[in-house]
Amino acid sequence: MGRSPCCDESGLKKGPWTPEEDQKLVKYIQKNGHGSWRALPKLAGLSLSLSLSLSLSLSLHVKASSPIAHCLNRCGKSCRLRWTNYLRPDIKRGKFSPEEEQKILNLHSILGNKWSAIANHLSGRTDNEIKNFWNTHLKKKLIQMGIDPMTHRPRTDIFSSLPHLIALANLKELIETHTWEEQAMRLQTEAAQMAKLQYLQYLLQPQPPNSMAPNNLPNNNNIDQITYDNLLNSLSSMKDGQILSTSQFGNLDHESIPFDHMPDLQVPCQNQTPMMNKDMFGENSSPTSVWNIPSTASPSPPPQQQSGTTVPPFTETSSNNYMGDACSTLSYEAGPSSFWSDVLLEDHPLFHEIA
DNA sequence: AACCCTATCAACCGCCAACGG
DNA sequence: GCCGTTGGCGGTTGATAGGGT
Repeated sequence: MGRSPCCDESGLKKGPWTPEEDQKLVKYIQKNGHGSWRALPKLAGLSLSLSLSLSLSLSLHVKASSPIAHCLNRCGKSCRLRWTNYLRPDIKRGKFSPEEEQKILNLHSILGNKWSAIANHLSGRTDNEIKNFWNTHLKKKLIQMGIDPMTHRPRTDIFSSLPHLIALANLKELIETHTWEEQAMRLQTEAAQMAKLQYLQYLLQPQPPNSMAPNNLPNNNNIDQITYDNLLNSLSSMKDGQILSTSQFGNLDHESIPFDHMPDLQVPCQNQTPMMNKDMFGENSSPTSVWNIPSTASPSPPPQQQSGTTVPPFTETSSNNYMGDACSTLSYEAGPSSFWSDVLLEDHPLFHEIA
């Protein structure tokens, strides 16, 4: 359906709310409830002007006859947001406690980015607040701990661990044997390599089934043959000061690049957000996510079949995967968002509630 | 003091599902 | 069943505060 026209109307105020606007909104909702958000802005302004007028016993007629001048000049959507995220009396403000933090982590591992669902389990916290807290604190924390914030699993892919490996393997040598100029050059080279590898991985992200793929490449990727070859050649030729030799990736061919799980790369990644929902475990299970793992790469630990659950096992499939005919893939269809959390959260009441 | 960078979070945007005429 | 309206949701943006240089 089309968008609501309410926010398209010109002349409506945007941006931070003033105390006066807050006051209007709170007074109206406390007295009347919100009812229709769309109608609320005008009603709220009118209601306040009426009550003020009555209390002053002045100019009732003038104010009531020109409600537009006194209405809340905001769209209903903005009013709703202000109320639910800020003005609602039951909102708990301030820092998240460690208990809340742990709860959010657990819930996120089960529910994914279902912020409103998570908020339902934390009284006094709004979905917006939790979302912000996740994005600014918890996500970074998990990444620093080497845990993929989307899957809640340890990040085992080579791309995520490369910086650490590089640092560990070369720190001593860098410090002892190179001048600062040499080190700067070296870091530049590494940065360029990493950028290209990340770009290559992005290009290898799957595309919608109707997109064209070059002949010798995995189906449905963002890349054309020339770009692909150039990138590989470019990477292979970076011998000087090389830390990331292509041999470390098994010749860096497209069969061995572990291009799963790259949340740090800020590109659209449609099918890498495995969300668990009720249907995934029930009879209405639908394959809302598929994890494709090249057979020649080390797969992530497969989800263990837990007793009493109906977690779908890994299955081998040859259709509609990254490799096309090049290799078969292991697809974990419609599974839980996190193997890791399956283990940790099996006894969580919410887990069974959902399952 | 001035500037820059980063973190934070309120608010907005756009999509979607539910609902009602 | 169709279509417009509405509320809700998740992703993103941008203003601002705070710390560092």
